Amino acid sequence: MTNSERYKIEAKARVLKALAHPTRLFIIDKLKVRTHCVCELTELVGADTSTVSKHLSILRHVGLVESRKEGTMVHYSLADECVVKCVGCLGEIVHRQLERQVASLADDA
Amino acid sequence: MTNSERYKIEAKARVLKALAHPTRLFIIDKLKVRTHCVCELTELVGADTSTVSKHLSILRHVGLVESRKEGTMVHYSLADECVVKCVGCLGEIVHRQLERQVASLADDA
DNA sequence: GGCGTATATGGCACTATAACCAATTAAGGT
DNA sequence: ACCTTAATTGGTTATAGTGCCATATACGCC
Repeated sequence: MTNSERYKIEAKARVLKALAHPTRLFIIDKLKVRTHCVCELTELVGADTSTVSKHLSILRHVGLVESRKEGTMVHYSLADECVVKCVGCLGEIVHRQLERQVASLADDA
Repeated sequence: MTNSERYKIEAKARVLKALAHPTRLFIIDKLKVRTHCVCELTELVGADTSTVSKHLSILRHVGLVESRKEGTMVHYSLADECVVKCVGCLGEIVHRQLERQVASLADDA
């Protein structure tokens, strides 16, 4: 494996790690619709502001979301529409998982 | 958020978590081309057999890969072509990240 | 300047993940 | 039956992720 290949695979893993949390997926889901400020997201998520802020920071550091300060508020938005496609594929995978589970339950019966 | 929505988002996070490791991404990359047995993957990854076996187990548990036993060997293959699309989108995201980094370096200069 | 609201950060306790080694299981060859 | 090879599992230790609290910072308003 070349250094470039290794770098790319590690970069992909970093992005995936950032995505791989229910709260962060939920946030991405909300930002898909429109921009939200931290206080709105905090309300939607139902956790401490500091917790949500840290989740947003994680997403921002891998370049999945962008922030824009306006007064005392910070508005977050998706930085890359690609993530929508990515999560979409994920939805298909989970859907197929469910189908398999249902099928194996049927086998047992 | 309904229970079904919560379940789906958690299922997606589980799949992402399983993917979010350089070695596991590397394995997926190899399985994209063709089926491999554990010993081949161990050789390619360059880690302990037990380590690779555990990575494969993680991928199998979320239904990303399948295993087929043949003699003393176990052959692993991709269970869902969707993951190829998903990793592809990831590649685009990482590509754009790099572009942004290059651009910001140019700004500094 | 002082106050209140919106975010971000540091610290801490807790849990989860990862890698290796050692031990186990499984199958073939002899 | 015994040995070898392939793979999995359990144990241990080190490291990383998570969530809340407390604290700091930034901004607008008075």
